[in-house]
Amino acid sequence: MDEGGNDAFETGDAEPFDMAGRRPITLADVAREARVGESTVSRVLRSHGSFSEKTRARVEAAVARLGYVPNRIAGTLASTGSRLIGIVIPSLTNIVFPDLLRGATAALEQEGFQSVIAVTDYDQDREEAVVGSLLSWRPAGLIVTGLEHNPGTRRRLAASGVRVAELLDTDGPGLDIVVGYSNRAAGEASARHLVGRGYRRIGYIGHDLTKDRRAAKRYAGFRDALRETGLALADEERVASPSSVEAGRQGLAALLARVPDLDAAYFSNDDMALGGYFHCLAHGIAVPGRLALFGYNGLDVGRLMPQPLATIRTPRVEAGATAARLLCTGSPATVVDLGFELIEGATA
Amino acid sequence: MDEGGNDAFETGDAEPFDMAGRRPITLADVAREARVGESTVSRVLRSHGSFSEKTRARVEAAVARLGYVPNRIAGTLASTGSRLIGIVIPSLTNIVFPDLLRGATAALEQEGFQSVIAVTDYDQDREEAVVGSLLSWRPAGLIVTGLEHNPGTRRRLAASGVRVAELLDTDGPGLDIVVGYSNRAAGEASARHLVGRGYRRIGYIGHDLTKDRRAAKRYAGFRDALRETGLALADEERVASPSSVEAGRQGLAALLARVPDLDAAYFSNDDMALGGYFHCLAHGIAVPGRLALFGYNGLDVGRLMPQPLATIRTPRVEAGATAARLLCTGSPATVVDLGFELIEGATA
DNA sequence: GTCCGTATTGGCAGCGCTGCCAATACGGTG
DNA sequence: CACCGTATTGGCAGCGCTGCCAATACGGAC
Repeated sequence: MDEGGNDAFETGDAEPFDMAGRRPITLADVAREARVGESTVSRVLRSHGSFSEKTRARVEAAVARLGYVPNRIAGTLASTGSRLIGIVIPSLTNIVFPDLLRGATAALEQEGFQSVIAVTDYDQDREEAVVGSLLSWRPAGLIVTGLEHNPGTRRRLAASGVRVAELLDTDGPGLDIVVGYSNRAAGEASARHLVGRGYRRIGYIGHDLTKDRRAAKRYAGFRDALRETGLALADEERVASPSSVEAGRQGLAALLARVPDLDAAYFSNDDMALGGYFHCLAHGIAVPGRLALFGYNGLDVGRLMPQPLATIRTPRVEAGATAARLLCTGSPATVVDLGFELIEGATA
Repeated sequence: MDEGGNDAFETGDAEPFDMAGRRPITLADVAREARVGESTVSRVLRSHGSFSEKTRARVEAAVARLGYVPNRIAGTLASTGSRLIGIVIPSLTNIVFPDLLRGATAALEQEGFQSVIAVTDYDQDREEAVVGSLLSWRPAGLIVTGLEHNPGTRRRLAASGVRVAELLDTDGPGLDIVVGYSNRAAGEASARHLVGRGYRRIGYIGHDLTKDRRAAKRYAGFRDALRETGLALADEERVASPSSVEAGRQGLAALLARVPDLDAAYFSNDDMALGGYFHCLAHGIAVPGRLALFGYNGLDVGRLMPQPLATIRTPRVEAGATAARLLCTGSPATVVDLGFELIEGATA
């Protein structure tokens, strides 16, 4: 009666069967098989509370025999907190966010947590929607990108009482935990570096800054620092598309068409800068003799170009890992500035 | 009595309060607030079953007033299936997997599913562990990469009865749903293309093929197709590290040091090929006059190089989206070969 | 006004697990 | 041998929601 058959016409009124006609194995099955109580099985499986060595062996044998897989859905509902962390990133196209994920998932796994991810496409309304969706899983914490969120998102976050870590930006007030670096300062450092090297006719090539707020902060920092030295941006080109190698290549081409005597180009990130470098290679523009290039992010690819790209290396993986760890360990609200590193390279 | 206070010393024996001293709002609260039954609230929130317009308005008003967020953990436990799909990928470093994720999460979101991701670092034992971990969330389906899994993984997958989609490879028997393309055929096509162009002293630069089984299949296809034309690989260089621009650059350097008269280099993917291209640029090696380069994946960056990279474009985003859709809609087991496209480029 | 079919609605038993608490077993002690 | 403190163990009430089913309301048709 217990082991029935795979009879598809089974009409018993209580037993739920899966598609293959098997009843899912539950903790109660394991308890029966091991001839111990349910709570004993639960304790053994979580190594929590006390039990004898003999019992542990019995339970583990039963688990193996039945091929039991604990149901964390039930476990989470019964206990208070889940072992889930929600991660909200704007994009998967730009390698910086997978980097962030990489750091976070590695740290999370170590702490026994699982990550649920959601992508916003740099849209704050979509961010609000995915935050709501993630909150319905009652996560132990949420990792979001940046400090800018619309009021609805803030309200939901606050109402949920869930711990939040905001990443990759420290220029502004945070909600709870903040891990990142100053984009504004990065922009400023870039400007000072170029000016220090003697460049004077400096242009900017960026992407859609209304959506990418961190890029906008770098731009602002760059422009302001330039102004402080008495210079102004010679010109700028904003490509409407998201940042990409292609956007950088086309953006630089457009900018040079307007301002042929530019002596340096500041890109909103390394992908764009790589595109600019390709444009220079293709058109015989000497780098940095005729035109200097400066990026942002410190991607590997920049380091391996024939002339290493001048850029700013950001600790993205570390930011993800740090945030994950703080969230898992229940750290108090804090701001962690991981800083950045200016890489002189050879293109500026 | 109902609205109590935020009294931290509340000693009532039943009410669970969160860190902020608030009792989480449940569906029962909403029902009380809207003066309807719990099941009515449930029906309205899921737009499932019938209810009057008046009731919908009442419920929605109550939800808004209380700021209620449904608890999907409880919902999933009570109903049969979850709206979670587990995604297992080998790495987040190589952009192809974020691409896959991108396709999958976009399609999943459209169907009202959420994704839980896990990374294996190309390690089959870790794959087994993360599959077990994902299964404990009782996902509606699992997306895994490739067709090779160790016996433990296969056993768990089979025992769980969960639908599985295997991605990016069609060279071999699948477990259930398979979406991808033939890596072997891609390798063959690459070899035939290079031979057709007149190259004869062809070398291979790859990474760790014991871990990346799909790269190994391309390599095998390439080598076999070469042999069929009466040629043999002039030499090959296997870098021990994972694939990267750096590995490609160093690998080509090492190979050319051994075989200076190579006339074409086949790389295990575009990242490696880009590294090789950079080596050529840095050392004044004319491409393709002196050395032809061929990659795999069809990354954007290859298209934008001064000379577009000869490569094979793979539909990674589409594969993720297709798999997600098939899983969500409960498609029967099937193999979907999305094919690939050879891009002639200018480097070969 | 009566009767019946359909549209709405509420009650309540679980889903599988954990947390609490009482029950029992074990190992000395006096 | 009775007694006590500690180590193990089992029972069972929920966690918040959904699914089932019975109860009620509504809207004509007769």
